[in-house]
Amino acid sequence: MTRRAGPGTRTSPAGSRAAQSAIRREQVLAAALELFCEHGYAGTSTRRIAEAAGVTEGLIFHYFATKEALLFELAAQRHTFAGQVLTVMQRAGDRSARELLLAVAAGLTGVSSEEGAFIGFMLAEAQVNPSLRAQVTSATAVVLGGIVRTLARRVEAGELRADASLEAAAHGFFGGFLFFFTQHRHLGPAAWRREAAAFAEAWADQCWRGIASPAALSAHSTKCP
Amino acid sequence: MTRRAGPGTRTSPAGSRAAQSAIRREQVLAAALELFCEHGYAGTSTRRIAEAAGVTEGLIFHYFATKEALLFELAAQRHTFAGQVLTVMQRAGDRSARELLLAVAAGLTGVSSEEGAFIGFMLAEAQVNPSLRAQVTSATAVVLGGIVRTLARRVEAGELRADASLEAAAHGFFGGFLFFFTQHRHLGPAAWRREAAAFAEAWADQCWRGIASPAALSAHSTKCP
Amino acid sequence: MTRRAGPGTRTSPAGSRAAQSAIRREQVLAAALELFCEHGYAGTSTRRIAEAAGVTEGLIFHYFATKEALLFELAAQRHTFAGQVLTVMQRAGDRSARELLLAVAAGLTGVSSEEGAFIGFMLAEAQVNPSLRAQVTSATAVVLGGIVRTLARRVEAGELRADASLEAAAHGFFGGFLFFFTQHRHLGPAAWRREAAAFAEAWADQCWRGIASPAALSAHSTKCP
Amino acid sequence: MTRRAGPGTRTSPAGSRAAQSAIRREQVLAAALELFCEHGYAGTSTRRIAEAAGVTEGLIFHYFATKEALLFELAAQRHTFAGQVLTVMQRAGDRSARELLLAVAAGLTGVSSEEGAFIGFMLAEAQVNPSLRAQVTSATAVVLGGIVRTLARRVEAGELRADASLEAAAHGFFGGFLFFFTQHRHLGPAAWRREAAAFAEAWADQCWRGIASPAALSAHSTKCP
DNA sequence: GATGAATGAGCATTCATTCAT
DNA sequence: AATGAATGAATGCTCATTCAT
Repeated sequence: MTRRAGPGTRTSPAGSRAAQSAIRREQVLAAALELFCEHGYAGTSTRRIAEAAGVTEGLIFHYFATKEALLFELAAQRHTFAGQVLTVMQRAGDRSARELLLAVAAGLTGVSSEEGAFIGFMLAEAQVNPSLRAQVTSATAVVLGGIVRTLARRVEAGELRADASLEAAAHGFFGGFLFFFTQHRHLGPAAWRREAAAFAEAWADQCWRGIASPAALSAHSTKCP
Repeated sequence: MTRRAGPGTRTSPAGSRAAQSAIRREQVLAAALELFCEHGYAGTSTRRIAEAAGVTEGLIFHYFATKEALLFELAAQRHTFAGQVLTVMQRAGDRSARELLLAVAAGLTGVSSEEGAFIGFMLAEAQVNPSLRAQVTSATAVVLGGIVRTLARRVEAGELRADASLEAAAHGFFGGFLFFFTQHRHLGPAAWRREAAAFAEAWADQCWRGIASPAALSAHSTKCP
Repeated sequence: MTRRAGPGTRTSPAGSRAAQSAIRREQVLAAALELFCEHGYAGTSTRRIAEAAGVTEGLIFHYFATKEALLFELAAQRHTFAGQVLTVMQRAGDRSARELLLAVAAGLTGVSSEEGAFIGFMLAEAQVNPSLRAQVTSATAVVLGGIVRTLARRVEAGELRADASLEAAAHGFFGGFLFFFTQHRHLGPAAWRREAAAFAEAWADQCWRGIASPAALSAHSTKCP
Repeated sequence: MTRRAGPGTRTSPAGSRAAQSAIRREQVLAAALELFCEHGYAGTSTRRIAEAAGVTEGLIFHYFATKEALLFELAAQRHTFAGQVLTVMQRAGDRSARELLLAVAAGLTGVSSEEGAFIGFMLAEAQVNPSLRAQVTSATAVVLGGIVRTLARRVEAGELRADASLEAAAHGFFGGFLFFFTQHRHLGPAAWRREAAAFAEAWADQCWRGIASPAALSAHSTKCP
């Protein structure tokens, strides 16, 4: 029986007891993240998490009150996807909607396939766990609301049609990415990056065309013949 | 001793033992469907299914070899969503892509929120269950492939741009609906119908504009000022 | 690993499947009773009960929803002690209080030391388990109330003093037996019977003298010089 | 390095580290006492004791080798009840048995309901824990023996009947109080004091009458008509 | 003296599944 | 066809205890 990361095993400089324990905690979270994504929440036992993290089961409950607390901490901690979108939105300034959507899409390309898998997992779990659903729904609302509000400013600028449903656009734009992620989450990193980049650009372009005003459309097509 | 539902077997009246048992079987499937959608596959015990179906637990295993067999049968049996899409596609004839997308969208509106919940469940479960994933992936591929092929014919007809990525379009179009479904699955029937109809129409319109040729676009706008 | 009482092992005439299962259920209860008395409720694991009953742990939960349900069923089922007292009381008729207390005492002598141990266990557990306490308290109230009411009739008959606290008498009479039981529960059957009989008679006599009227006392002493 | 509380050690002021640690130790004992009484020994985790005492779990094991050691120390330390009885007995002198029993009863009235709860707990726990049982049994034997021996002297004085079983009397007298305590341990302090005083007096009186000689009885009744 | 990370055995309970009836 | 007794492995979680710091 191999002892892994037992206390006192490491006298390395970086490792005060407190630091060591923080690392262990993180290892548990990381292991849980990976296993949850692969087998789902209910399909992952705390036993397996402990094994994967090289830790005893009891220690998991030393750090986290319940298995669900582990899930919630993961949900609260990992926001890369929504964060990407919001960051891009906040830096919007007076850029065109087209540039914005492309920027968001490009940002999402940077997201790894693991991140995609995590989003797929969260969305799936949210369907089944009411308190997680609340968390996910509100996060989604923030992102969609952000997109809608930013696009609304571009309607006034004449770039987008006044009669387009921006809610539908935001919903569909986002949903398209989400579906893409869940469908391609099992790709390797290289293939993922390639496919994701291609899809992201084409999809951002189409969504923009879907809501662009005739004037903006023709202006765009003369620039890119 | 294998029981076969051969033609001669059904001379007995409708209330016969055979018919009774078929009904029971169906009740089990229905109960499983509902519980799976609400609590997920792993979150639903065979005991709860039995209770909900008004049947003993043992009987479930008389009808289905394993709990997973129940899941697979559900996956194979209930295809309303994908079926809707395919049916519309097959009847496409020479209708315009715009009409087609709107028809698909309208078809999806007719789908109940329960159906939407079922799709959400299947997609979620597929992330976790490899054999289900295969089934779902191939079903999705058929639907998306059908959309792409049908749209491709309309490129030749000049209605759609030749440089548009139809794969991205199909993916996004479909994904938009899926995301909408998972986000609104907890709505009551009336609200669902209203919201779904509004979204479906707007979304079909936008997706069409995203890939329409300039000629088709201007032709459309002169018709609907 | 010796198979004990497995299904199908017994083709004995008395043993239909239903009867067999009732027996098994009873075995579980009996094992639980014994272990609870020896190690307390919290100190007895369902594992040990299963082993002692020659049954798998799962089966216990097939019969009883929870470990606590086992406890409650035991509490509801085994009432020999209180039952003895009440039966004697109900048959009271117009017997003297002295005869009554002696009859109660004699009845309690018939109670085995196991029964005494069970009472000790219940009283102990009731201190710690609120719902069990409610049950025990109400059972005790019934018994004490019965004693008080029966004695009250003998006050009117002049056998007992009008100024004696019958509540205190009933409480103390009963409590004396209870304490005796808990103190002697580890005796063997023979020694138990001897000690119990001696104590019961002496104690009933003293309690009677404690509340008897002077007239009854002198009448008694002339009869038994 | 063994720390000894030798006389020279205590020259430090009252707030010294040593004093501090003694206080902490006492807090742990107090917390354990209260929790044990409420939830039983097995039903109280060291974690809860630590929380209630405002101390880390580890510290408990710094002071006490095991959880059981905590229990034993409590058993050895708190003897108010038995102490009361013995003190009264030792000061007996040539007082009458009647006065003695009333004094004992009065002494027990002074005992708080917490003390009553503690006795109930100890008696309950003794049924389950052999080494505690030994301790409790011998303590009980001392008290009961003390009562018996004191009463025996009053038999010679003619106050008590020669043919009365003093063992049964002592047992029952004590048991009556014990049962009263366990039945009323959940009363508030005021109600407790009232109820306890009433019961104690009535019970002591009855027990005395149960074993008093005819002469003493009539002498008593002429004094208190 | 005091902390709290860490352990490993144990807990009550749930589960899908089998099988005799 | 249908029951429900029975299994045995697994589950999330708690426990008393140890020990390096």
